[in-house]
Amino acid sequence: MSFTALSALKSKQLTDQLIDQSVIVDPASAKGRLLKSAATLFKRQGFDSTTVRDLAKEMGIKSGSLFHHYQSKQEILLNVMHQAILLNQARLELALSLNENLTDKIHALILCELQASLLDTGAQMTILVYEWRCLNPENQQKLLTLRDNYEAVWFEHLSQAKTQGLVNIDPKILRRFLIGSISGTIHWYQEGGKYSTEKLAEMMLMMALKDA
Amino acid sequence: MSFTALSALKSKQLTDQLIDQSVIVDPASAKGRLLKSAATLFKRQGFDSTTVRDLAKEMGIKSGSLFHHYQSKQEILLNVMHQAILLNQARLELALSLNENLTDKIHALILCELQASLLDTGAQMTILVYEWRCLNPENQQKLLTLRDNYEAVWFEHLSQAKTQGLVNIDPKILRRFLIGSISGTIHWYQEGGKYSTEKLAEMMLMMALKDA
Amino acid sequence: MSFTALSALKSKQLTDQLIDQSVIVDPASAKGRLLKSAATLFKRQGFDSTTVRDLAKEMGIKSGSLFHHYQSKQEILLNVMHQAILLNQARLELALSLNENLTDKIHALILCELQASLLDTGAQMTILVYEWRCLNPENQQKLLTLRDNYEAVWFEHLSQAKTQGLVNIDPKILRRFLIGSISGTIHWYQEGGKYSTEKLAEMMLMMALKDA
Amino acid sequence: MSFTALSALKSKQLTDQLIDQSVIVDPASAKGRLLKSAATLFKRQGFDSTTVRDLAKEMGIKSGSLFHHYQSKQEILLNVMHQAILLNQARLELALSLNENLTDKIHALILCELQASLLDTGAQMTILVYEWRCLNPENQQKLLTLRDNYEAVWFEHLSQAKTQGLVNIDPKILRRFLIGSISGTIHWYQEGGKYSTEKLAEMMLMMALKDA
DNA sequence: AATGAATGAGTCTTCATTCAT
DNA sequence: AATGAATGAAGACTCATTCAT
Repeated sequence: MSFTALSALKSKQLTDQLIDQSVIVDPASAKGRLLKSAATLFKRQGFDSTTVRDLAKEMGIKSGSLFHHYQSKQEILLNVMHQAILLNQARLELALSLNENLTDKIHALILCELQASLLDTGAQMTILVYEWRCLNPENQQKLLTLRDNYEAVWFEHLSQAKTQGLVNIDPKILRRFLIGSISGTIHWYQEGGKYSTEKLAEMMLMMALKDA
Repeated sequence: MSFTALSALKSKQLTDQLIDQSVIVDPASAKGRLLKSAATLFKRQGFDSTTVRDLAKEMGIKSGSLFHHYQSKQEILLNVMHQAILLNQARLELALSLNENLTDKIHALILCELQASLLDTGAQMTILVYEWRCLNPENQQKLLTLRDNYEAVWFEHLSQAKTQGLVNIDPKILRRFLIGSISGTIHWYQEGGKYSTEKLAEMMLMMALKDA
Repeated sequence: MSFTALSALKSKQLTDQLIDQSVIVDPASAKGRLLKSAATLFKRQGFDSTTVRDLAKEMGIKSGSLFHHYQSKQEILLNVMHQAILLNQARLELALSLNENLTDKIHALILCELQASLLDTGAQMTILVYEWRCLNPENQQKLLTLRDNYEAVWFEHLSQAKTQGLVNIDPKILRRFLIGSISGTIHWYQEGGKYSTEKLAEMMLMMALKDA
Repeated sequence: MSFTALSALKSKQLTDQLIDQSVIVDPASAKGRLLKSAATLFKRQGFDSTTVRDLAKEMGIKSGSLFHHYQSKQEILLNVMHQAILLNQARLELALSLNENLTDKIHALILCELQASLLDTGAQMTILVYEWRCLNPENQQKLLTLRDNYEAVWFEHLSQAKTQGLVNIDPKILRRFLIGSISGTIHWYQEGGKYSTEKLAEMMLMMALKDA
């Protein structure tokens, strides 16, 4: 993947644009800051172990005040996940548009999701995996279409890779293995450690594709 | 992997032997049944969302009675994890002894852990991954040596594979990717679905090794 | 009771006159509309179950804004009750002035209070009965004189009826029975149902007086 | 009504018999005492204004312990009402069996319900009237059949009275007026005051029947 | 071993009220 | 006048744990 493509993902322009378009909640607003804090805490402690008092304290308000912004803790979770998908999908599309080669594109997919899991961006994709069962069925339904759209992008590219002989197993299963590998990183990844997210993405690409 | 090796893993002999040696708690005893029930519930609902009343009901006793067997819910979790490691390690060693070829051995490693995650054996390895943070630091320490022993086996084999050119990335990282892929299966694996645990293990082997 | 008397009770003239004299709050003003809404909600849901947000929503404003009109929810209750007594007393006096015969006068008393309980007039007398204990002692004291004046009118007429042999029990007790019967109607009266308020008043009169 | 009939209603035998038959909860048991306390508090303060802490304090336990006996405050209300109907219905049937004359029977009906409203018996019928809307729809449904049975007894007797010319208005409406009169007594009745429940019942009978 | 009752600290949530803008 | 954000005290309910029986 080119240096240009990599750095584009980090630019603030992207986020700003999404805010302008009201795709995501303005991270500077009270609601936005709450979502960011919640994402961080849910990732660190899990949804169940994060109390509304924790959330409130993180924002410097009292717990009752939270409910001025969201009707319930559950609604906060829903929004955290919603934002995560939206933000990551936007990053993904940008990344894809900046790469031509299929291998590079898959590399980009991996990197995007990895960073969305590990970096403190508010787009904590791991929450989607680990806290999914904390979402009530009604809310799960609401997110399912969005998740499906997102997964469709992965499937499309891994299928092409299969056709081209870059992949030798069922692409659906490969994707599931990769979800596990990626989300699992939060249990051991350390910022400033031996491997950067970029390096990890590269290694994961090597595992996923036959001759990467 | 040979048919003999596969079926040996399923034999009851192994478990019986471990009980005789008092390595693991007799699954027929009250304590043993509790551990099994707990493993099932912790896997299904998570540790935090499993109440001590849930555990008691599963055993057909009242919640207060649980504390005659274990001093706290935390202690139950500790023992569930402990048993999981012990049981799985024993299965692992048996599996390794039944295979000669390095590729077969790695295949066996994967299959063992996959089954320990997906099958209702009481050796629910996924709990180690997903509920690790529910273990208090003191108890984490107690299990760490055991986990290290277990991981050493994996590292040894993946390192050999690296040397032989079967693996092209850092074995430590590969192992972590595999932990993620394996434990992630609980989110989507369905018994009686398209792929069996054996088939999944095969596919994971193909992903992990260059020419498997 | 004559047709003239009946329809006079429904005329808007009466209310207008009271507003002009500043006896009651102008129902077109913000304060007046709030009182009307509050009366409706308190009757329907009870004082405790009506939130200040409910009241605000009914008026199309935000809850904080309510406190520009009244200092507290308690004060709103006080005023709702106050208005109810004033309005009903005025209607009562009019009704009495339009009837000569004692039986007709008692009929009028009953009809007035029944309509004040059942119709959506802002003079919800039932609130006086059912929400009285929600009024703090201080405010109860404030209304007591007013209530006593109002009750004096009833007592006077029922006493006369006793003297004339139309009533055969202690007039004070009869009045209390009637309060119960009248306020109880809100639990079952349905507008447009089998019996009109006029018909119900007639039946109640028959129960109260020996040969009505 | 005869003296025998009156005193039979007060005997403890009746209650004991019901307990033996498990028709009602034993008032000496924890559950029974809770129900009694709850009935008293709900009557005095209303359901909404009675906190679970109030209930617990009345029983000398901590609030959390309440939920060992009943799953929710709502369930307590349901049971209080249920007991009230059962107890009162039993008293009613006894009273009816002890009186021959129609007038006496109606007198007995009134007295029973009046005492069930005013005396501290655990059969607080007024709660049925005043707190009915606090019962959720599901629970309302559960009690409806029971209430209907109970009301059928009243209807039967008042209808007979109508046929005999003792009553000159629709018996259904008369019953509703009487419910109001009876339940309304809690707002003003004072034990040891001028009138006893027996005296009040007599007066109410005089109001209800033409020549009582 | 087992039970049932009790505990107490904790959970999310509600709501009347305040106040700067 | 009106708003939106915030407060804090209170609400019902949960749950691991204890303990007398």
